[in-house]
Amino acid sequence: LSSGDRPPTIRTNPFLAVTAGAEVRLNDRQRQEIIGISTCVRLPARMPLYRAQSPAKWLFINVEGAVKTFRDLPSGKRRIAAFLFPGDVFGLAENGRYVNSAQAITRVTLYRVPLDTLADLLRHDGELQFAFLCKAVHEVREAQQRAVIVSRRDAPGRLAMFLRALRQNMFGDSQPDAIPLPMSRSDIAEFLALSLEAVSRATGELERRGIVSFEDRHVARVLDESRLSRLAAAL
Amino acid sequence: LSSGDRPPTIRTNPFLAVTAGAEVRLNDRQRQEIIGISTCVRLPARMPLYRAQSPAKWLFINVEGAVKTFRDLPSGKRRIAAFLFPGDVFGLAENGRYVNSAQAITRVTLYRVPLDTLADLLRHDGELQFAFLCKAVHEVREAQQRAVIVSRRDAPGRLAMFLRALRQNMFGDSQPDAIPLPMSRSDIAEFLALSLEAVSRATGELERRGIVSFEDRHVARVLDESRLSRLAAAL
DNA sequence: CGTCATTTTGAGGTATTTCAACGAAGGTGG
DNA sequence: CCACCTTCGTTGAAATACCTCAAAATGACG
Repeated sequence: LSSGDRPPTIRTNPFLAVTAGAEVRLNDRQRQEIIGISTCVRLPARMPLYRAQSPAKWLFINVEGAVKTFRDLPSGKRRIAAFLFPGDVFGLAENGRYVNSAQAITRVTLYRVPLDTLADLLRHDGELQFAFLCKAVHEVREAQQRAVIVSRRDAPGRLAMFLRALRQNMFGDSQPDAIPLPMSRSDIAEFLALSLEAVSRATGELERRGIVSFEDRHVARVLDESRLSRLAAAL
Repeated sequence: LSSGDRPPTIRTNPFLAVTAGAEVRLNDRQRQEIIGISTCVRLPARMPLYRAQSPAKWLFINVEGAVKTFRDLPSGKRRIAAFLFPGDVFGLAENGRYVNSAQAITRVTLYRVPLDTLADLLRHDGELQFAFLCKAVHEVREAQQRAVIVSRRDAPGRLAMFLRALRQNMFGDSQPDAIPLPMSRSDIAEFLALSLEAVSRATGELERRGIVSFEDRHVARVLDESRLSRLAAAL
């Protein structure tokens, strides 16, 4: 493992109330433990990382770039389960097999952790495991939130909620106007369970109403925060 | 704590492959640890258990009956996040506050575990914590599966997936014809993000097509397994 | 600068939502 | 045990919003 690599971190809110900062982060020792059993890999955009149902040998920690996990449905449609950014963990498995497929969206830097080795480590290091437990609970909240988003009927509303959730995910409580959108419109459609055309019309609608401007197709600039939040809350 | 109570168990599939049985269960020592810090409570149907945003003091383990967790949306609509059956854990929190509200559906028996005490216990008992980690990962899968269900457009398909998921949840791989439905039609509607009328028409449709018969409103009997699974897979 | 993938725009079909009213079920008190 | 009331569930008809199919336009990349 090259020591010049950026160390792995895990972004998550705790489920317990804490007096100090709201984020749970790994300390130096825990990072060293992870690094000690991991491989740091750098991969180009679009690189497939694993396929659903294949043996789950590794857990991944994203340190740079964007990743998507998804499921191909019997009809040929595809549903994106999550977008993963730096500090996110992925490699969701059940009975030793991956539940989703995963693919790099941009160029990414990942820590690849052998799952069985990690499991042993976690059993012996309660503090480290607690960090992963917090992250898993965090993932439950995110998945539930996504279910709420997808349950909406109107495309502009779904898109509004998506943009806000994305910003919250990437920047926490500091909420800049410009939201990077590394994924394609098709990716957004597959995440929101809309057709590509519906996403396109929804972006156009938000732009026409002066709520968001999509300068670059990969950057959304929030022009009217209050109307955006009102639209997101209109569910 | 009365010693005659049924002990707490946690139903979950592991994320690692295991040679033995597919379920992760607490051993006797772990159950005793949990019991030692818990209160066993028996509550009548419809009893509210906690409200979203209120301080999260307890984690709950369901040992008998059915519970729902839900979120009330700004519009007045309600989305049910999950139905909880014996062996399920609930009390999802973020920064010390519950994310959802919870209410008993039937008469229930619960173990009520103080969250801070539990967190200390978990930090010191890696094996016990590992069981909870497995359960949390299990919850992530369930929430993702629900997002897939809700993302469908057609009501009969959503209902078909719901029935199959419910059976899988309650009975694992032994799949009896009769699926108990302790929740009301409104609950199903709020879970599937459909209108009550749409659920009613969907049940009628499944019944008319001879796929499922709803003898009692609280029991669904699968008449044609292959057509049910084909409908569920038609996404 | 040409080619290919991605995105946008247009028109019609179909499903659910909504609104309204009816019917059934369950619980409570006399 | 029955009447009443409230909640829950069913049915019907019109409106809305997305999906699908098709084609044009834009952007990315070699």
